[in-house]
Amino acid sequence: MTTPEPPEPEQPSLLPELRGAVRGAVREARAETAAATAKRRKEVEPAEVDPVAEVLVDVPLAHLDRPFDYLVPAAMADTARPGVRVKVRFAGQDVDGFVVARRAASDHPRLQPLRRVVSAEPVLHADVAELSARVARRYAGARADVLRLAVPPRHATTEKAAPVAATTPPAAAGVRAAAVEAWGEHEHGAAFCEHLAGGEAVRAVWSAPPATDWPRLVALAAATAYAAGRGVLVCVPDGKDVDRVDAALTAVLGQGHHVSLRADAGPAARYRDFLAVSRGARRVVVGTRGAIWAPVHDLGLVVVWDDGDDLHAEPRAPYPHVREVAVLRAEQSGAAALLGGHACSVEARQLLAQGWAQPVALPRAVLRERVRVRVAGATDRELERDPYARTTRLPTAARDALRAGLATGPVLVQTPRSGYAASLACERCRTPARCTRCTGPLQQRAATEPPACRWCGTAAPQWACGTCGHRGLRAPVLGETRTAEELGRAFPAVPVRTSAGDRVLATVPATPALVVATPGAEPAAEGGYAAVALLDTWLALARVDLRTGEEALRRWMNAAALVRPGGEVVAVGDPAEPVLQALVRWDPAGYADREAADRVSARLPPGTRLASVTGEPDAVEVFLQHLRVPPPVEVLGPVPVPAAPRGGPVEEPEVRAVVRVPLAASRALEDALGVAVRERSARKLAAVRVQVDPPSL
DNA sequence: AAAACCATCAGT
DNA sequence: CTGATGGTTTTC
Repeated sequence: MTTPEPPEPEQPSLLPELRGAVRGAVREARAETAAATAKRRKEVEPAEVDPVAEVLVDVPLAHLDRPFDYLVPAAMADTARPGVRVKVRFAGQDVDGFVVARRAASDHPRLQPLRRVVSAEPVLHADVAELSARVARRYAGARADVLRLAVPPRHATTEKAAPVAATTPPAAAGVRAAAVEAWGEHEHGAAFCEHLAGGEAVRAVWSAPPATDWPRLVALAAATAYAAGRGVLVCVPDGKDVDRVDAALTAVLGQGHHVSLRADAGPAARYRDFLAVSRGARRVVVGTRGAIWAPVHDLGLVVVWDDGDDLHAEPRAPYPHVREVAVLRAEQSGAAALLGGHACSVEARQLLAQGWAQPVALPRAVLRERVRVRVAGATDRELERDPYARTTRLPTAARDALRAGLATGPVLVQTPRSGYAASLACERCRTPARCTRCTGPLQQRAATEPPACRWCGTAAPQWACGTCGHRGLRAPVLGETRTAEELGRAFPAVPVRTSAGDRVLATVPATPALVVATPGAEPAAEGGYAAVALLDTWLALARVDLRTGEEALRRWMNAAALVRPGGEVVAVGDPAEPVLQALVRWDPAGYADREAADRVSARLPPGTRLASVTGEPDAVEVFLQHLRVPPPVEVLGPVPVPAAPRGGPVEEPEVRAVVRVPLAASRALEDALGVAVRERSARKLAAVRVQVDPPSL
């Protein structure tokens, strides 16, 4: 630290003088001593130009969620530019922060000096800073939390390494022609590309047809905006999709024009790519959900692929959804937007209904030729009654489709669960088999292993039914391993490959093979699959959740879309099931519309804005008392939340309340939540978890 | 977690 | 009225 201060000669002589002064002198005396302190601090000479820095400090407290002014020492005059990381003294401790602006003066009387400019690299760009404020507001969260999602941790070595050289966009005319051609079979597809080429902020919801090279279409749209001199951001759900779009971008643009941002890359690679974008050396970005924050220069197009995938929902506070961030970002930046997917989320449909975006889709007649979907149903009574028979016995129609497909190429079999026997039940009385130690569900991992508990792992080779005493087990739910095993027996001499969980295949060759995969892990086949079978569709619909139907349709369509043009898709299930009917008609929009209508009548999002408040009973009650939302507002609950099956210390029982308003009043709800959250934080009241538009309830 | 602030009060 | 005290609010 600094050497001890020399004794101040001013103070002792100053005080008697003041004692004789007018009333209220105390205040002035304080002001004087403060001035003296400031004078002492003034040993750090302030910068000549704009000596005040506005700093966002990294503290998670909601009521401190605003910029604070600091004095810029002369030594930091050039480095403490907007966007750089700094260390500042805040409430007696050193905290991290970002400079967001420089100013000539401050309203605040006494300023602390910046302690240190961590790095002169501006990493928080003005538009991302602004976006972080909007997202924090939208989700009633702390801006510091949002910034942690938006700006990757610094990697000093990478920062000092040689910068990535900038590249120039390709000639506009060629790219534009290729894009218009490729998008031409979509209604409004060519027009969309023309708008992109003209640098306009056109917005589309794209129903991507099956048997389509969607990564190529995305890459061409991206290239069009890029060639028009703008930056592009593409967000996809997982690494497999990043690879596919990455390859398509390389094919369209060549090497070195874009970067891929992915969560599983190491910190160094991640920061290197971030810097390439931040410095403007790369202006086309594809990545998983974190990429939505990439500081792309002069952003002209934001693409979100398969926005219904729950991987787009950030699991860290304040739980922003990529689609919502993309909408806010496109609006803020005046960028074009493209929300695409084989299925259609209710939210995307709503953006169309509101006129925020325009539809881009294949004409129905063309679509019908692209794919043929059939339901192979419960033809005999046994199949209808017994789910086990449904899974073990492939209906004849499905078996025939697979056999026909295998004659010409690979076939895809989607099965909803991973593992071998994902759940077990008593053979005689059908009671689900449970662990005798912790009551967890039993499962079987492989043909040669005894059943074991899915929670605690205890093996149960001597299991006996607790209800009827019977010792036999049956498997009402089969995993992809067992399915692969059985299909291998049904189609001997055909290679069987599986893709699930942590062993996901990216692609398979065009040669005949049975490819068994769980939802989301389906590999793409070269040239497309000859046939696709969707097994156990009843299982995906058995979940009790708001989005069950929407999610099932999305998963089936994503698998079915991997078929080759004119290929065959067979779904095993009940032909009367509305979700399967939507699949047969390939009508994701119609299904989403019906779903949206249901949600409106049930007053659920996206027809309403809804927030859940979770915490200990007292805390939730106090929070709700402080929450001033103008009517019409409904408060549901609080109701007890089932305790998560977590080990460790005994947790207090939590409750959850739901607050909802009509969509038109969502701003009022956001404001009220913000006020209540800040008040709670300022008064150090017990914590509650506020989640705006939670993905499920 | 530390500093600043502010109301209160015993001692003039 | 002053300075001392202790709890509360603010945090630049």
